[in-house]
This record gives sequence, C-alpha cells and structure tokens, in this order.
Amino acid sequence: MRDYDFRKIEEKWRALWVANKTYHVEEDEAKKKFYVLNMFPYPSGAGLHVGHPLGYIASDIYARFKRQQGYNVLNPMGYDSYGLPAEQYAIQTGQHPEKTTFQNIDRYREQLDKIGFCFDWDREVRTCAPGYYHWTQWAFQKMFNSYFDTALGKAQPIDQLVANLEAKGTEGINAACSEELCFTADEWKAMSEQEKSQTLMNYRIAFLGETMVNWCPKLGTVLANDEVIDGVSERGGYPVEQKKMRQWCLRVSAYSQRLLDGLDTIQWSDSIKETQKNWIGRSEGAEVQIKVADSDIEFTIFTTRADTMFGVTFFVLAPESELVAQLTSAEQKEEVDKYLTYVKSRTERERQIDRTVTGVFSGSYGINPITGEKCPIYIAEYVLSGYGTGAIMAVPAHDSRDYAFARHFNLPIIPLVEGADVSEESYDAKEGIVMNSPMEGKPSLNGFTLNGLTIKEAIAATKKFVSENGLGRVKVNYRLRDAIFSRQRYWGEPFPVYYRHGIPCMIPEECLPVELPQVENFLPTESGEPPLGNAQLWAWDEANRKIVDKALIDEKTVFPIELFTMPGFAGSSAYYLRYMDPNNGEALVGEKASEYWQNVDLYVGGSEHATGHLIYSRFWNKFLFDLGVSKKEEPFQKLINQGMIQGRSNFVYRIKDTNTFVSLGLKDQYDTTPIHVDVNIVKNDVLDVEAFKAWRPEYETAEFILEDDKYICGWAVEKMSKSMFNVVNPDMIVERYGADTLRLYEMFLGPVEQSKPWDTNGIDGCHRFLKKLWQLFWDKDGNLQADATEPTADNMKSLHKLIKKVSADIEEFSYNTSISAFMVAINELTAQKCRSREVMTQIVALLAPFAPHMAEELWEALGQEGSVCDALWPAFDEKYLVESSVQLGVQFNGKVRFAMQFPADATPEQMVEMALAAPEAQKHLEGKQIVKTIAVPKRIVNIVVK
RNA sequence: GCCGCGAUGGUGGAAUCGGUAGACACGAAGGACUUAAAAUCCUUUGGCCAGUGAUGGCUGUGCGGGUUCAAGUCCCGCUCGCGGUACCA
Repeated sequence: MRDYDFRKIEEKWRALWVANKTYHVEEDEAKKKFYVLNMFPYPSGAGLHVGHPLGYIASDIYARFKRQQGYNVLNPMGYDSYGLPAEQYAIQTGQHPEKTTFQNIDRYREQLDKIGFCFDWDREVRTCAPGYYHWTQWAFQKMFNSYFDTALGKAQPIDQLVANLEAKGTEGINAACSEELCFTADEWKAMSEQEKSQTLMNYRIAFLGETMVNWCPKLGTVLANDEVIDGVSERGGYPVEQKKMRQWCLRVSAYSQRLLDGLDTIQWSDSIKETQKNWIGRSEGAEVQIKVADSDIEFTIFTTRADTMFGVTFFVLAPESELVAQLTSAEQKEEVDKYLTYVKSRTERERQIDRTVTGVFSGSYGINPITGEKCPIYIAEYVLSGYGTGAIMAVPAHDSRDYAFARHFNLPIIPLVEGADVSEESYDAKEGIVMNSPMEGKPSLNGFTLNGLTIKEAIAATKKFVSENGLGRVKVNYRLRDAIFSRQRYWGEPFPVYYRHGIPCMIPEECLPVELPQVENFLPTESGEPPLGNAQLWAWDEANRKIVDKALIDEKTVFPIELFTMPGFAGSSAYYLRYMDPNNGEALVGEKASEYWQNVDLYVGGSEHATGHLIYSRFWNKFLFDLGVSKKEEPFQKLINQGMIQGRSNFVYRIKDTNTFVSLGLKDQYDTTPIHVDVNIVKNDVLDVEAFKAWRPEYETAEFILEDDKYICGWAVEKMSKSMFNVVNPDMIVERYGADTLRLYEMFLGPVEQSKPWDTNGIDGCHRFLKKLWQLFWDKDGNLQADATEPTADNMKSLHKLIKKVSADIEEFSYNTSISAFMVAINELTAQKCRSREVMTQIVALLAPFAPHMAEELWEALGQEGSVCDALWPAFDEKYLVESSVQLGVQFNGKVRFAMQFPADATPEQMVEMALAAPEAQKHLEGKQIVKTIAVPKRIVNIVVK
C-alpha cells in the first residue's frame, strides 16, 4: 500500500514545472494555436477566497485539454492593478497604492501558485507597469489622432479630415461627431489655433468635451455610466450627481452599429448578448422639424412612432435643453425659472425614486407639420436631454408617460387606433388599425392619410412622407453614450498630454511612456482637484523633450501636463493583445505574434462586466482593428461566464439576555437571536464547542443546550464575506486536501456558469475519489500494479465509456458530469481488478487536466517520457461499447411495468413481439385489447391496451 | 414596467432527439474492523401504503391546464426566485 501523499507530490511537481518551464509557450507555426484567457483580477487586499479560482480552474482544464489535443495553447495571467479598487484599498489602509498593490500582487501569486495552473508567467502583464501602460497611452494618442468615418464605417487619421476642412470646409465630411457643424474652408482658415483645436474635438475619437458627467464627491472623481448603479457609485455606494465638466471622452458611440453587428459573430451567452444589445439600445425612428408659431425658431424631435403624428397634442423639451431659454415667453419666464431651479435641486437618485408628474408651460406653441395645428410646448423632466434631440412630440393616447402628463395638465387626448380605449390608460401596443389620421373634416398636408393601415404600415408610410416632403428624416438612435475617460485620481495611467496655452498637445510618441510621478499626498479631494496637482516634477519641456519641475513652467517652452488620469477600464481594454508579445518594446504587439495568435478563443470571467469592460474592450479592439494592429474585429470569440460562489453561513442561537446557546432543533422553545459563527469551526453543521469558546473572549463562559450531545448550527446561503464569517480560503483547503482535490471539488460543485454556495462538507467525496484512483495503481507492497496484461473487454468498455463522456463534457464545460463519470469508471476498474498498463496510461492522460499533480506522478511511475501535459488525448473507439443486447423498459399505456433484454439490432416489430411474449406482460394483457404498439430501438417499447 | 434566465430528494446536482426521473457526491441511519478515535469497507436512503420476506401498489420534477402512446423536457396561463435595464419617446 502506498499512501496518497498529496503534499509531497504537489510540492515536487510545482518545483519541476518551474524548473522545466513546462508551461512556457512560444509561437509555433507547426501547431494550431489556441488562446485561453481569464479576466485578470484586480489584486484586492483580502486575497483570494475559494470562489475566485473557479473560473481559472475551468479555463485551466480546458487549456490543458486543448494542449493534449495537440494545440499550441496560450494561457496567460496578469493583474489589473490600476484603478479605483486598488486605490480605495490603499486609502482605507492609509498606505501608498504602489506599496499595497505590489503586496497584494505577491499574495495573489502565492495563492495562485498553489493550485497548479498552467499559466505562462513569463507573459505576465500588470496594467500599472510603465512597460505596459506605454501602450495604453499610445492607443489613446492614436484615438486622439483619429476620427470615425461614417461612410467607410471605420477610424481614419484626423489629418484627412483636416485636409478636407482646409479644402472644402465641412462639405462632404462623413464623420461621427458630438454636434453637426457647418462651415466653409475660409471660415476654417480664419479660426484661431484655439478655435481649430476646439472644432476638431468635435470629431476626434478621443476628445476633450464639456459634458454632463456623473460626479461622485465622496470618491472625488467622475464615473462612467456603467460605474453608477441606481444613482450611487458601484464602488462604495456613494451618491452621484450630474455636473457639467470638461473631460476626456472616447467616442464609443461611433462604433454602436459595429458593436451591435459583431454580437452575431461571436459565441457568447444569450443573456450577455441581450444585455449588450439593451445597453447599445438601437432604435429606429424619425427626426421631424417643428416650427415654432410666431417665430423663426425651429426644433427637432425624435420619435419611433411616426404613425402617431395626428395624435400630437403638445410638445415637451428637456429642462436642460438650450431651446428652453429661447422658447420661454416673457409671461412664463418666472414660472419656468422656478421650475428649472426645482429640477436642478433634485439629485439623480431623487429623480429615479419620485416619478410624480412635473412640468411647466413655456409660453410658445409648436406647429404640427402635417396637420398645421398649434400645440403648446412644455418643459418637463421626464424628457431627457441626453437622448434623441432632447425634445419630443407628445401623443398621450399612445404613450403612457405622455398620457400621465396630459391628465395632469388637462391636455386633449386623441385616440388613433380602432377599438383602443384610452379613457383609463394609454394604448401603447404597436398592433391595430389606424384611425383619426386625419380626423374627418380636418386638414392634412397634401391630403396625407394613414386611416385603415396597420400601425407597422403607418410607421413606414409616415417616415416616407416626412422625408419626401422635407419635414424631417429617417434616423437611427443609440442609447450607448460616449465613455468619460478621465478620473480625478492618482492611481491610474497619466495622460500623455500637455497644454500649450490651453490647447491640448500630445507628448511625442517616442517619449512614451509618461510615467506616473511620485506624490506625497495621493488622496482625492471633494472639490475635484486632481491629486497629480501635488506632483512637483510635472511639466513638459518642449524643447528638450522631457519632464521637468513645474516651477519651470513659462508657457514658452515649458508647459503644464494633464492632471487627470485614465479610468480603470483603460488598462483592461487591450491587455489580451499584450499577452501575445508582452516584452515588445517597439509595439503593443508585434506583427508576427498578432498574426499567429489572432484573438482570444475562449474567454472566462464574470457576467458583471457585460456593460463595462466587455463593451470597452470590444470598442478598443475594433479601433485597433481599423489600425491593422489587431487581426480580428472581435477580441473574444467564445465567452463563458462563471457563476458566483456564494458563502454558506452558519448560525448559533443565543437565548436573549443570556450567554446560553441552544441547538437548532430546540431553538423554537426559546426566545433566541441568531449569531453568525465562523464556518471554519463547524463541521457538517455540528459546532466545535471548545473552538467556539476559544473563538471570542465573550463566549469563553458560554453554555450550551445540546441535542444528542451535539450542538447543531443553522445555515443560510449568503454572499461570501468576512462579516458573515463564511469565507473559506483556498490555501486552507490545499493544505488539508491538496490542490488536485480543490480543483476537482470546485468543478464537481455544479455547472461552471451557475452560481452556487460553497460547502466544504462535500469535499471528502472528491478526496476519496482521488485516493481510490491512486490505490488502483499500487499493490499492498507499494509497487506499481500496471503490467502488460491484455486489457479485458470490460476494462476497455469502462475506459472508452469514460473517454467518450469526458471528451464531450469538457467541450461543453460540463466538468461536474465528467468527474461523476470518472468516479464510476474508477469504481468499475477497481472491481475488475484492472492491471492493464494500456488502460492505466490512458486513465492518467484523461485525469491530467483535472488533477495535474497526481497525473504527473502516475505518468512518471508508468515510465512515460516527458510531462503528462503533452500526453496525447485518448481517442474514443465506438467498437468497445457495442452491446449485443440492451435492457429496456416495457410500458403499458405509457407506464413502465418491467424491464427486459432485447437484442441490440432488434427491429420494432421484433421488440413488440418479444415484449408481448414475456411472462410479465401477461397480467397487463388479461382481458384487454391491444390498441396500438410503439417500439423505438434502443429506447422503449410501449403497448397501448384497453 | 420591459428583457433574459431559472425552480428536480434533507443538500449540491444528473437525465443526449419527448422514451425506466433522482446518475454522481454529500448528509443521515444501521453494520464490520478498532480499547477508542481517525481512516477504510458494507447495507439502506424521494414520499406514502401493503407484506415476515423476496416483492408489489400508488404517488412524485414550483402551480393550473393542454398536446402526445409517452412530458422534468413541447405549448398556453400563473406563482416565486435570480440577473440586466428603465421616464430612451
């Protein structure tokens, strides 16, 4: 008997893998590539808990499986070490973020190393390393120097646009922009440097814009839309307010359509695709010009329901709209001002919670271009400035928000759909036949009518009419906003930008990276003064092309450098490209490496990044694709979202006002308070009473009311967190059971994509399985018991059943079922007393992705050359599974009554005949008539009787 | 509100094309070995009923209907839970 000494085995192979560079990977033209990637972690101070490695284990198994299939597998790892989480931790612990970040990285690495991953650590990237963020800055400069050509549908050099402006002004320009501009070449040439710079910002993909931002005073920075949840910050849950600020932005919106189209080309879950589709929010509609009565002013509204133009009874402007000032009449001014003050006083959160109808009449009237009718123009906060044109036509009969507004202000409601009852609520559905369009006897431009059409036909007809008659145009709107790209924080990539007389200029490419300067005080400020303002060495000497002391700023050759830093998503947007060629000093990624690795074949990470990282990354990659740097338009071909591992908390029940604790089964007899107890002193819900007394001083004198001499704890599934005392540390599991057991158990818990609670109790099963597997290989004297005996038919059947199952399951990330199949196979082979070296060798090859340490040890014991990582994946052969007979259930009237053997090749007719002849069948046939018989080979026989 | 996903024993979860529901594992109960513990092994384990027993019968996949020879699986209508999103016109 040789004991399964997992500590010795795992330590041995960890060292050998490092020494032999087993997981080092190079481009190899002779082999097909496969790129597996995990979302890299931000190293938090708490270290890893047992939930973090779940995705890494899943992808590691897949990577090893692909390698054994002969692929050249890239499976790198790194750290997302810039950004808010790292900085918040530093602030909380009062240490410099650089120090804590490096400590945390070391801790992560130590923990990761114990789990047996096949990462190629030579390719590690850290977003806070200058050699890495060099290329983040570089990409930013490329975006600054590009615009998005809407005719070509791709990014182009800004110089081309400038050339066009020099020659023809804005004529013939197809560029994504913040607002439509129109000027001539002469006007362009007449502009000052400042004005030109300002004008180009309207087109650049990375641009400085004066926009409404989510300002979080507590965090002291602005936040992107996806970093704000329910009106509070995602990090820390602090209030967020809307504020107009000058910020760097990325014109992500220019890529809306490509981001949408790309979703059809990648293998992601429906739910994530759906989330992204909603976030991009494409809506097809029309923009219509509205003339204001007794004025030259015109404004534009956006609608997706062009068919309802005959039902317009008022117009509404967003309070933030620039039109508000122009359209407010003298008589209404006081009331409008009062309303605007009220709107400004409300925070984003108040607006979300309190949806009571508010608004004010502007004093002006808009003219419905089709009916010629005058309708009042209101100002109301239910219309958003950021979407569409910030102005709408209101059709209360067919829009619930307009309906509520009309009821509140007593405005007319005109139904436009036959049979629609609008006395109580609006009819919003897009189904039905149009009427009242126009109403009998009412005028309509050129006799235009929609009556009798279905709504869908009416929408199309109106769009056509509107564009043909110059009333407006067909327009597609997207909800996707440009990303706000600057943060008033210290711990992030500095912008490679300086300001010459207020004009932003790029620090020359060959001077990159611009390194983050050291500062004493890195704390953010509520007023929004960036911490980089504290950096002394932070000015750009244009003549000498270097960073100098800011005391030298003279606005002639020495200028101030940008004080903002980049947001967390900057560094994580293109890191997968850097892994391909991590040490390249000349480029983000070399041509050869980029050509070879292409893009990520399998990406594993949490679904919480659906509207953040996964959108930004796709955008960033599309931009780099336009530049020719990235070779595939989509960065992540297949995406697997691992579920969250929740905690399983334990409770003890203290009788109120005492120090006596009562066991779960008896607690209802007392008035008790549940108290969280550390899950590490509870086994199978039984409390270790002595450990509990030692846990906290106040429990030292605790008394217990037991049942069956045991204290049974209650339990609940909660988030895994320190405060619930339900955190389980992977180091502890590795120490007690070994890394192979941890890997197996994490996968055995359930489907990778599903969230499930961690319960250490079940781990014994996986550990026992590994022990059994180990024992299969050794006799009682500790000698290998694999010899050259011919495998029996049973051996081969067990083996090939397993090969088939495991091969198929890994491909579908159904690891829990493959491990079950493994358990069955090992039990069978043990019962068969299998000795065959051939079978044993293949079993080890199959085991390798799951339990690599043990597999290596057995592979070596079997006398095999090299690492088991390169063991060929066993080929499945159907012939070993062919059965001469098969056992099937025989049904009467759809209910299974008994089981019997059938020849595997029996025809349905033969099966029915055999089933009817069986003695067990007789009692079911007695006095009954056969109505119908059904037989499906290898499935079922069913006899219907009456 | 809208969109998406889900609900199976005491627990985690299996079940390919609609074809013997509950694989595998945990826990529990009983037993073997042991001075004892740990470890290991064996038996039972969805519920109810009948039988000394082998066994047999009924029932059973959130609820209510339907399609089908046959439904955890398909269709219709609900309930609950999770995730996303929201005055997006």
